[in-house]
Amino acid sequence: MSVDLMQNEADRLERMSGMLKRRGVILPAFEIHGGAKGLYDFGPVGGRLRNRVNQTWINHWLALGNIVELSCPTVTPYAVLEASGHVGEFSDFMTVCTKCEEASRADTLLEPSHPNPDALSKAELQTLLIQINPECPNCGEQAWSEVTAQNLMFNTTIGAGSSGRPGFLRPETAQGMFTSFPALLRHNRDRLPFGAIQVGKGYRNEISPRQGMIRLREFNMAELEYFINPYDPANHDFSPWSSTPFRLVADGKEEQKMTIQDAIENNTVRHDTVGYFMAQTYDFLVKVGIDPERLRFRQHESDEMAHYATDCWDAEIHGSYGWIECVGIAHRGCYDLEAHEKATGKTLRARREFSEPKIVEIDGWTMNGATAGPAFRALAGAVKKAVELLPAEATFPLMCQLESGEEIEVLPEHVKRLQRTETITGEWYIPHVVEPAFGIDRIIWHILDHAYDDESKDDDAYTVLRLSKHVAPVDYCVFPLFEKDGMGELARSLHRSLCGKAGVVSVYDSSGSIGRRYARADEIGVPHCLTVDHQSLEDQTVTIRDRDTGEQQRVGIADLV
RNA sequence: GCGGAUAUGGUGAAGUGGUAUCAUAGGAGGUUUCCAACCUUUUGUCGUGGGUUCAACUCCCGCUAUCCGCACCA
Repeated sequence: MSVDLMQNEADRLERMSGMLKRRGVILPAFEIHGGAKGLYDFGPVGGRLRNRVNQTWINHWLALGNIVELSCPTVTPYAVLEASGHVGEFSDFMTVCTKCEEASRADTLLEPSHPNPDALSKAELQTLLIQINPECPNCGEQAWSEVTAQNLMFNTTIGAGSSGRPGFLRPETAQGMFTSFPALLRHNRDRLPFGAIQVGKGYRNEISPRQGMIRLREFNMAELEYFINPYDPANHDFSPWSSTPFRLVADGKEEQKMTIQDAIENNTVRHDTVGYFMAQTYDFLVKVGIDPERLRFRQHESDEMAHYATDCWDAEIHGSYGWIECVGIAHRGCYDLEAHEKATGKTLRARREFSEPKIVEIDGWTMNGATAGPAFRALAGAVKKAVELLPAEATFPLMCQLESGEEIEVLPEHVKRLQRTETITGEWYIPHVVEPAFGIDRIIWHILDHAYDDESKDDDAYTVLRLSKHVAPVDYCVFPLFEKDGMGELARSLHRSLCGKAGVVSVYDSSGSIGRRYARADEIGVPHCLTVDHQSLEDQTVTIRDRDTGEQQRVGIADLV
């Protein structure tokens, strides 16, 4: 890109940020107190926009038919996030150069000298740091402070005083959905696949939030956890996208264009549910106004993929900050449910029936509790275990070796022959999870970026926000041509009727020339303006103006309300 | 977290050691009116705390925030 173009782009970004602030779309939070880094307000226009994006997202996934919506707490006990791996993953062990005071990650410093320093504990890192004493990447000195843990999650205490338990503000919404798995399974009457969605706030105490809304300390996210049976074929219908070329950047390769079906068949996308959600994500993003020409999917390279994931694709959107990851679609395998199972001892499994029952012949020995119990007392349990391992042809008395290595004599009266046929019709398994996770703030930023147009209308600057009608914060502006002869009254009553309709937002505006009012409406992307004029008083019709074409038609008031 | 730059009406900008200018937007009143028209009027303790000074928006220091590098993060 030439220097001129970059300057144009920067100027446009500045004009756009100014407009977003002036019109109450996005503005720095707590500004009268000096502001707070990484925190933003959605203003009177933006709040509505955010809500419509969220609602469109919810509706998009509910349309799949097997999705339920949850709302889990943002305050989360320590144990939950410890089980999920966040306490470990979101902690960085930092050390500071005592000469130049540059902070570095201890594991990064030790990377040249250790195969996997990421996996080391704080104490191990400390020992190794002293042993190796690497050079400071900033000043070259070899003098490090003590290693300290820096956690990217917000700490808090749940409860007061001595009964308070440590907790965090959640760094993602997913864990609440995993810990609710038993309720979800019951709700879905034990049948997979099904999904749970949640939109809400997440918190990460980023060291350095940057680039406007791209990295925030409190952010809006929307996640779907889709639970599948890994033994079942998915049978997704890809026909709606049979002629849609997706821009795909596969693991370290150049960008290619292909249909999602082809990508799955040639194993570029390794799992068909991941591919299906990529296609659904594409539809959603286009619906809310993302330019499909500036949307691509990039596969995580094997070394950047989270350790549990088997395939992961990011939807990246191109805007003023370049290509930005806005959605992550990860196949998480059974990692999360298994982790919570291990930590709690609770079963987080679904049942699958075998296509053919397995017949198992049991022929062997077991302990006769009535005689062996008193004989072996404390050892009885170990004896039972050992006896059940013996083959059917064993004869007693027998010197039997216990697990502990101890030998003990087992007499015939201590044992019973066990012979039966068992039919096993199925098994309990840990469902796999495919998770599309959406960064709503980043998506909203790009919706605005793609919709913002201030270079139209002759040579004069004129701003139009070409928002999709699904997300436009205001549906109608109602204008009286004059505020006299009863036009004002008629316009107000039309405005109130529109506001009374479910889900419709109307704004009444009577100040300034009609052109100025159209301009104000265009700037925040109102799709339609309704103008009450002299003719309206006679025949109860108004003009309806289209934002993007400027064309007007007459419609009856009765048809609008 | 480190380095550099910046902070003036709602927005975008001038400017000066003696409480401030322009454009644009907003409110009120009026003329006019279907694509940012006109007139009158109004809207600011110049980011914040401290210092220097008779006097600080202006000079100096701290803080906070914003932007750009580096680092960090997804």
